[in-house]
Amino acid sequence: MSEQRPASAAPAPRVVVTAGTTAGAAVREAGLPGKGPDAVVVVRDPNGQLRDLSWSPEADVEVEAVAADTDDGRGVIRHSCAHVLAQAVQQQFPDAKLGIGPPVKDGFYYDFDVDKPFTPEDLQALEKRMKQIIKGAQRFSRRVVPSVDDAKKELAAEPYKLELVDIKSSDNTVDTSEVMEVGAGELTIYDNLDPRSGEQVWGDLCRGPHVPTTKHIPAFKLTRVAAAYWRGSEHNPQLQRIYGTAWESNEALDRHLELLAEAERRDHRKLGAELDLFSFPDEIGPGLAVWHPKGGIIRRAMEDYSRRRHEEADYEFVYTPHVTKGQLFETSGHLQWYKDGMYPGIHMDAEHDAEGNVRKPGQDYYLKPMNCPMHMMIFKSRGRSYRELPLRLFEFGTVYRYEKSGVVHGLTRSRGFTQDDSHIFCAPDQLADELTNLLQFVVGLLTDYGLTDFTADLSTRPEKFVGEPESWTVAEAALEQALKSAGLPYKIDAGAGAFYAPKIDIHVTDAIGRAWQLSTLQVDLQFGDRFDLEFQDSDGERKRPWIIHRALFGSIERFFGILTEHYAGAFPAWLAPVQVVGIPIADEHAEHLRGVAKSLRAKGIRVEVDTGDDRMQKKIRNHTTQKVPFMLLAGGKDVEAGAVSFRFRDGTQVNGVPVDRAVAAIDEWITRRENASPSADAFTF
RNA sequence: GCCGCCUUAGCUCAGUCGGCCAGAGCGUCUCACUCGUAAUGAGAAGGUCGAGGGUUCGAUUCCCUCAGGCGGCUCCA
Repeated sequence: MSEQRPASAAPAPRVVVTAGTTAGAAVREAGLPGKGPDAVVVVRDPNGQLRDLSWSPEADVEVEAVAADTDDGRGVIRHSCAHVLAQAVQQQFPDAKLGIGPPVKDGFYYDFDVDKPFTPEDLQALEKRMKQIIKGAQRFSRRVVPSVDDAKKELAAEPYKLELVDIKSSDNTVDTSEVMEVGAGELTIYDNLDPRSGEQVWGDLCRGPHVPTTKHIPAFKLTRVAAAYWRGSEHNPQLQRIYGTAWESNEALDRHLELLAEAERRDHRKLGAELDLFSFPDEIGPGLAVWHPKGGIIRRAMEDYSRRRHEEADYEFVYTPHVTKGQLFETSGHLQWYKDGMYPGIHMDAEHDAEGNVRKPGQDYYLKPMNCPMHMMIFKSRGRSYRELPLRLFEFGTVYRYEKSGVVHGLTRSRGFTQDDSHIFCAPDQLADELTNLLQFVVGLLTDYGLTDFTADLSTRPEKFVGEPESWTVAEAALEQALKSAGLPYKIDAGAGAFYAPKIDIHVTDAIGRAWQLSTLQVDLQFGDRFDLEFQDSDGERKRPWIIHRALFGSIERFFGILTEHYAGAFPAWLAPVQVVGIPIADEHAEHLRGVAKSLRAKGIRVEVDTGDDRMQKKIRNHTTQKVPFMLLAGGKDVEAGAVSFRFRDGTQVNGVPVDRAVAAIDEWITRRENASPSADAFTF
C-alpha cells in the first residue's frame, strides 16, 4: 500500500530553539500550526534525530518542524497510537505483558502476551477505550532512567521489556534500531500523565519521540489481530499482535481505508472467479491452479508476445522435463540447501527378491524447483565455442515448490508455477554489456504490458552463501554497473542475495501504488564449477562461462495476478479474453452483427455475438461486468446504414460508425497493443 | 510449520439458543416478451449445511480429528 502524498510539498519550516526553552515553544512562536492535519508534532535536530516538542536543548539550535501529514509525522502519530493501544489493553487485560509496538508502513502494531487471543469484539472494546484515552489528552512525558538496574526494577512485571533492556545493556552487537523500545545511549521511559493531576497513568520503555499529548492522534482504527513470534523467531513464544492504522486526519484515514477497499475489489483471487479465469480446486491441492479458457487466452496472449520479444532479442527456446533424478539437484546444490522447499522425492525402480531383500536399491526422483540444472545440461550436451556466446536459453519452465501451508496465496504465491526463465552463458568480458542490455530488455518488455514505474534492489552476499567472496565482489560490481548504465533508480539490499548468487530485483508500482517484486537477474557463481561447464576460447584455452539467471515476469502466474490487480480485471484490449461483443437490439439485427464479427475474426480478433434472449440493456450490463473492451450494438438504423454503434466499458458511446471503419479502428487499437481502456474520446471515425 | 478466524445451492450470504419438508438474491434451465446503450416477467431445477468420528432419543447446530480457505508470523533457491 502506498504512503499517501504529503499534503504540503513545501520544504519543512525551520525554527531556532533557544537554549533552555522547548522546541514546542519555538514552534508556537513561529506561528506554526499546533492542530489540524499539518500540526507540528515533533522536530528534527541538526543530526537528523527526531525530538519531542518538550525537548529543550542546552545550546541554541536550528531545527526542522515535522508536520503530522509527513511520513515522519505519521510515523510518530502511529507510534504514539501504539502506546495508547497498549495502555488500553493493559486496562482491559491487566495480565497482558507488553512486547514491542513500532510504527510500520501505513500503520502500527503492538505485541502482547495474553492467555487468550484477542477476539474481534475485544478490538471494538479496545478502540472504545483508546478513544477515551485520546480524549483525556494525556501528556507523553520522557524520562531518562538513571541505570539499567533502575530500569529493570521498574519493569520487573514486564518480562519482554526486561529482555530488551538486557540485550541493550549486555550486547551492543545486536541491532536494536528497529526496536522502538530502546534508543541509543540511554534508556528512556515515556510516561502518560493525566493532564490535570500530572499523575502517571501508564508508562512504557521507549526511545520516542511522541506527539505532545494523546489528543494529537487525530484518527485511528484497529485493523486486525494475528499471532507473531517474539523478536521474529519461530523458536520464541508467539505473542498476539494487534494491527492498527493512524493518520493526521479523518479524511486521510478514510482515504487509506478506501484504498484498502479498492485493493480488495481488485483482488485477483476474487476477479479470477468473477471473470472465470482460473481456480484452485481442492481436489488438486493447495497452490495448484487450473486455467479456465478465458484465463488461458490472456495467458497465451501474454506468453506469445513475450516469446516474440525474446526471439527478436536472440534467445533460443528450449524445453525440459518436470522431474529428474536427485543426483542432478545434488550437483546443483538444491538438495543440500533447499530440500525443505522441494516436494519430497519419488522413490523409483527399487527391486526386491522373494525374501524382501533389496536386489536393486532404486533412486529418488524430484519435481524440479528450478529450471537451471536442466539448462546446464543443454549447455553441456556438446563442446561449446566462444563463437556461440552469449548463448541465451529460454524456457517457460514450470516448477514446483513445496511452499509452507501458511504462505500459499492465490497466484502470487503458489506451489506450481511457470517461470519465464532464461540462462545466459557468456564469456567474462561479455558480462557487463550483457547485463546492461538485459536490464533494458526487462524494462522495455514490462513497459509493453502497461507497467511504467520501476525501481531496483541490488541484493548482495547473504550470511549463508557458497563460493569465494572475491567472485561475489566481482559479480556484485558488474550488477551495480549495469544498474548505473541503465539509469534505473536502485538501492542496495545487503545480505539479501540468493545463496549462490547476488541479484538485481526489479520492483514495479501498480495502478494503486503498491510495489511488487517482479523480475530477477542473478550472476551465478556456482554452476560453472558445479556442472564443470566449459567453452573453448579464441586462444584455444578451455574456460568457464559466466552464467546469468533471469526471469522477467518471475512467474507467469504471479505476473498474471499482478496485472489482473493493476488493471482491476479490465485487461487491455490486446489481452482481453473477449475483445468485442456484438449486441443486437432485437433478434433480427443479429445477422448483421454476425457479418461484422466475421470481418473481425478474419483479423484474428476475439469476438462474440450475444444472441441470448436477455434484453439489450441486460447484455450491456453483463458484458460491462465482464470488462469486455468493445461492445458493438446494432439496431434497425445501423443495419440500414451498414453501421454499428460502439459502447465502451466506461459507458461512453459512438453511434452509427460504418462497419469497415469500425473494424479497422478496433484492429488498429489491438494491433498496436494499446494498454489504455478504449473510450469514445479516443476514437475519431 | 505456528497462532486466530472461517467453510450452508454454481456465486454472495441468511438461518437453526440441538427437534416438523434448510431460506434469499444472483446465476442456470423452461416459457412468454423482440425491446436503442448497466438488471423484462412468470415458472422450474439445484443443498447427506467441507469430510470423518464422538456426545445425544435426535447433530447442519455441541465436542474432537482432518481437509480447504482467510489474516498474520516464520519462510521464500
